[in-house]
Amino acid sequence: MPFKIATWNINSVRLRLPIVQRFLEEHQPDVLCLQETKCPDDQFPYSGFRKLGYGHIEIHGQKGYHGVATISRRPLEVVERRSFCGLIDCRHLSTLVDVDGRRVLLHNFYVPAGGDEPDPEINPKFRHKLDFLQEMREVRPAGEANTGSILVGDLNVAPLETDVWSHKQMLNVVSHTPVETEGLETVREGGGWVDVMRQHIPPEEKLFTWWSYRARDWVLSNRGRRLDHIWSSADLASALGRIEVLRDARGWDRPSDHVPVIAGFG
DNA sequence: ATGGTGGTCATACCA
Repeated sequence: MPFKIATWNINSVRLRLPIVQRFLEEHQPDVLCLQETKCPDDQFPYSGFRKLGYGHIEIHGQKGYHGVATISRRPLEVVERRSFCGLIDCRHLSTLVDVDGRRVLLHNFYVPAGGDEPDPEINPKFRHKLDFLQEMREVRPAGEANTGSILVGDLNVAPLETDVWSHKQMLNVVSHTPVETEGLETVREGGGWVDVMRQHIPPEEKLFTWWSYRARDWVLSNRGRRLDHIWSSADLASALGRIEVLRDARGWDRPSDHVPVIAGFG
């Protein structure tokens, strides 16, 4: 410690490489967890990260869809590339990083978006999302006393009323339906995970990490959602220094629809 | 109720 970790759904790592590099240069996290890399493993742009000092890169990617990557200045060890719901989708990667003698287990997640119709009976993508959240309950902080745990990623659920622009108007919209918000809270509470973004920023305050590409003017309408999350084990949560949601990145050149979230521990 | 934009990969599919 100190240890700085960031998470960002970048919606194509190859197309977005210039702004990811800009982010790394300006914010210098120890570890960056990416989601929606949309990149086969043999085409991952390793050198673009290595030349910035991020020489430790572990990936779990596939052609066209999904894909996660964990990019680090400190040595990393892969723990697991886990498949969920019996599918080959690349949506998870866990790694172990040594932070000045203390071990930190990092889970990098990309939870299914769930399609448009919030009814598992008629929408298989929503069924898949609910099943995925159910299976995620098995993911808990490491049991060892000398190992802290962090879970980050695009969880595609905005759990609190203030995590969406309008709770009332979003109640039947995928990402904020009760079955999803309760499902995600069960995962978090069951594991004893702490929502460190909300530990730092009071739940009364609106907080978004994603703004749709489809808005005419995302700043003016500000119809955002908090879909990206950083959770930690209780021991690490007590060492939380700061949280930053890099809203500015939504206005960068050829942006992702998600912005980076950074947590500093220790 | 509809379509709005942006990604992959070359056609629809996904977000």
